[in-house]
Amino acid sequence: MDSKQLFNIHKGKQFQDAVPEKSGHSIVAARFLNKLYDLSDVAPDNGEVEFIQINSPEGEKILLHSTAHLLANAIVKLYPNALPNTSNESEDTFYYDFNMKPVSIEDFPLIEEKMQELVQANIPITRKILPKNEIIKEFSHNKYKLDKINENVPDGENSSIYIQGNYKEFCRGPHVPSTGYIGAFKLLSISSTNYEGDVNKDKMIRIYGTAFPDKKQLKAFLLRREEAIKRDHRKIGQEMDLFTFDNERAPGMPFYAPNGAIIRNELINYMKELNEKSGWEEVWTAHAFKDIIWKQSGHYYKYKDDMFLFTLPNGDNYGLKPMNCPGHIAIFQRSVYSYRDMPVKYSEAGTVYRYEKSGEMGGLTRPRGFTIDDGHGFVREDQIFDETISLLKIIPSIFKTILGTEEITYDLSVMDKQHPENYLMSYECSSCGEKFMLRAAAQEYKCPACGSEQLNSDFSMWDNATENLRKALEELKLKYTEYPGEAAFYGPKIDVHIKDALGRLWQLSTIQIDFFMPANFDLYYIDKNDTKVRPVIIHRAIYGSYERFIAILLEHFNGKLPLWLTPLQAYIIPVSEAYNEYATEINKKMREKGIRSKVDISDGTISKKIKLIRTMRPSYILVVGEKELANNTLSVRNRKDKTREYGMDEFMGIMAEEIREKKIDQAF
RNA sequence: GCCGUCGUAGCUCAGCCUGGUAGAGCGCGUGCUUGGUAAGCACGAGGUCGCGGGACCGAAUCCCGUCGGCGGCUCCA
Repeated sequence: MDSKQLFNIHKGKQFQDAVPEKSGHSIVAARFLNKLYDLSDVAPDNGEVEFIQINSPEGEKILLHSTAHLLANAIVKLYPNALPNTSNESEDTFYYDFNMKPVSIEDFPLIEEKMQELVQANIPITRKILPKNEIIKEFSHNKYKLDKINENVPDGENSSIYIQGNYKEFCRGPHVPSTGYIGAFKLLSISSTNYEGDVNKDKMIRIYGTAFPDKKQLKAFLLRREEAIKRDHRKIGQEMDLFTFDNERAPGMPFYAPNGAIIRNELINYMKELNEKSGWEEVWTAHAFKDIIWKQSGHYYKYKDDMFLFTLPNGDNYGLKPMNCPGHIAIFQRSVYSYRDMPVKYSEAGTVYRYEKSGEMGGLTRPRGFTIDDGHGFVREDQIFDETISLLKIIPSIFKTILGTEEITYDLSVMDKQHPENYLMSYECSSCGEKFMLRAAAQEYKCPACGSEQLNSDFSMWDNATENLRKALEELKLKYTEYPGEAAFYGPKIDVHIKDALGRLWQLSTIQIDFFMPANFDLYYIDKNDTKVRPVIIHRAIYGSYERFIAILLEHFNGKLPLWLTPLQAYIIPVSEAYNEYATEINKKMREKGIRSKVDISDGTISKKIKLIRTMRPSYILVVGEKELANNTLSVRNRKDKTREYGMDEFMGIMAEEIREKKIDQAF
């Protein structure tokens, strides 16, 4: 059935009455005049109704939501002191937060059994409209629900509760008609959280689960999830001998083995090429600075607990750099610049160190030491737009070239104007006319010159920067979503997020406009009137960090990287000892040409050698024997397990082209 | 940091619930096989069962503490 098919319904009739016969459990809700309804609801007017199918995206959300309620119903029956808080649905999963003692996943079968009982009973899920005061009575035992009711229902008005047997829930719906609609579900994991995400508020436990119309879809989901876990970059990294972590001597700090260093260096070299083409100059900065620079930059006051700080025997206080910008600023400060010199753009593969908490660290996606392709452009305000345009052309080309991603979407994070005090911005004193910058949430709200508190906010710098970013995205017709409140305190920003194998979003590229550092470090250039003018800093990272980018690469390709990146480009196997010499000679020739190849002259069958080298994910496996020796050819096997015979020079030419063009797909 | 979960041979994992004997595959070593594309055959070595403490005649197994990995929360320049 076409889910967009419409059916006539008359005012006062239940939507259920208009459902086509023999729909079974495939229809779970109705959309009428752009609003979703339970099937048991009555139509408020004559018109056409669209039915929501359980397998549609909206149907899946409704199913997950109803299963979350089913879980809550089971929980309060099994653990009478548990207080449900709220639930949430994402793609394929839901969670529900409870105030209760933690349970073990060993208790999941018991909970699932109770849920299954409720499904088997096919309990109707009904909606009841009540006045606010009666809803409050219903939930008087649960302060979390009372909060939600008071937040969402104006005094004197009505709202809805849902009833599942004797379990009641404050909810707007819609829901599946009865528990029998829930074909298959499974509890996935548990963790702790706090009420309203605030660590100072009540502890909650969060139970995750999933639900599907039938067991087949549930099984497929669990399989996908299992396969995704196998594509973990840490697992691939171990198999390919790329990197390791030494948690005794340097927790959270990756160590690159030769193979991993190859990938990293290829990415660094590619970034250097791009920098040269787009006017970014390579620089290098120290790793440890006296704490005065961190105090001047503001990192010390905001991130002191997350920095590696230490004191020398002579009493000097130092910190390892958590960011590269102060170092680049120090380079900028070594000279005086004319407006004609702008923009001045520095880039560095700069390693930074952050004391991430133990639960926050995670492989290469979030280590304690990582290297950013960190660029800082010192620009005139009128140059923000062009520089942003330039960067927004580089970013997608990188994703297309390396990952083959045709289109990426951007997050534009802007100021929350309801709370300007959270941001560094300009003010003008009403009393003396002084202009200055201030972050009201962290500094005294007064004029630094005369002490007056009558200050006028000046949003123009923020508005100008935000508008430049927005215009740049629109000029290039890039897809973006705006996020009020997500800006950095010092300026608006554009981010690119990419999913890892588990579907988690990680920030890679970023472009950030910074008014704060130029002010803090008193940076300036000289304009045509011989006047000092404050520049703006554009922070930019294209990969984000090498570590995180490598992690995404490994999971994206399951380790089978494009030829230019792959550590083992060719693996040579002789069919018997008699051809060891020939194979060794081929290896020599290839290495002389810069191809990363190896020869396997160990004992063992061809089949065994091919099978075992798979975990290294070589691009090509070359088998040579009598035939190849006679014809000066190679028997080439690619990653799709196809084999083809090539002349030696011909194939080395093919590889050279594949490397030079940074091709993602193989030659055949 | 908080909740859950896990830690056993070089690697991947059984064994733990219900205490008594430490196992499998791969890898590694030796011998044989000398071969044509997803692991040839035989034999062998290899273990502080993360660490510390405890109840017990006795602990890989039960209890407590602790270190670390993973998932989630929190935080993210």
